[in-house]
Amino acid sequence: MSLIFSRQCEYALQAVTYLALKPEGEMTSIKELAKKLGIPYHFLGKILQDLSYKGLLASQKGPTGGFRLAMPAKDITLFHVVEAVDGVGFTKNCVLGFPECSGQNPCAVHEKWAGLRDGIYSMLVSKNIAQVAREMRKPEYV
Amino acid sequence: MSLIFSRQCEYALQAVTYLALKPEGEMTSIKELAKKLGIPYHFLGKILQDLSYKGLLASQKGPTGGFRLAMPAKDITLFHVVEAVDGVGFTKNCVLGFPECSGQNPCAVHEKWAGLRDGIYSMLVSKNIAQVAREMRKPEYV
DNA sequence: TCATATTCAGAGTTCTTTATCCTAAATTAG
DNA sequence: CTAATTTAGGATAAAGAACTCTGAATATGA
Repeated sequence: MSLIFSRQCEYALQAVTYLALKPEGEMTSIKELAKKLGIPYHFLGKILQDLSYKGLLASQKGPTGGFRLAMPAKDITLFHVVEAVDGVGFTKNCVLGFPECSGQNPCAVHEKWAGLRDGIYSMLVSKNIAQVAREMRKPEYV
Repeated sequence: MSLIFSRQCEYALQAVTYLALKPEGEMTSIKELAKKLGIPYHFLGKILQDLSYKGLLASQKGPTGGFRLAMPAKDITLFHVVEAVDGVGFTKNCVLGFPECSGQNPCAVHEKWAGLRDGIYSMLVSKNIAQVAREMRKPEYV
């Protein structure tokens, strides 16, 4: 099996979205995130740590500590998160894995994939986390 | 990093395409495939073995033995290969990994992704290996 | 102030995927 | 029938992804 994005990346997207539903600046603990989102506690900790390092989140230790978005949710796109966690490999490589495939020497689906790839890219760039969070909101989610 | 398809799947696609360039029925050894495609020999052996088990290839032991397509190249689509190796998970799951995401309760990119996903699917279904091989052919390739 | 509970930080472990190795079984050619 | 060649298939190793455990930092209340 192969997912489009890694599990880490999916968890990161879910966590960032959850944080976007909180009042701006409020700290949320790994514990709460892990419980509400159903993500393994320690694994999520590592992911959030990484997102802090990359500058998307801010963290604080100790009681009352936790994580928050490092900037307004409307300024973070889905692409920012994907880029930080998985990188942008999917925008570059031949979808079929042909090493020789390029614009000069395209594989049979080169052009078709270019269109779809751009579609995925603009899907990720055009949605910010505030929008995602707003549309995702439902009673059970928070 | 996360590729769309697994490396196994990419190797399988390349091998099947290579076989499609051979006269129908001719056997090709793992050795030749591995060398020409630059794929690890033993790993490729296992992949081809698996493709035989799945019915896409036929194999024969002994000198003059090797692998060949089990049916005409025009009857094998890219999707057949992907399905055999990676399965069809990408057609089902939420691209952002939200567990609650569904038609009833769509995530922010649910509809957009549905369109792109269908695009990928039809890209894979509409190209058969004969076409892929024909368009891929170039002096160095075989 | 200081003990303590709570939280993140980072090293460590497990599991899956990728890749390698080795022996057996089949088949062809001489 | 023997030797050479090729796939079959299990066992192992290395790399990377997923997950866990322990320790350092810090706020809070006695």
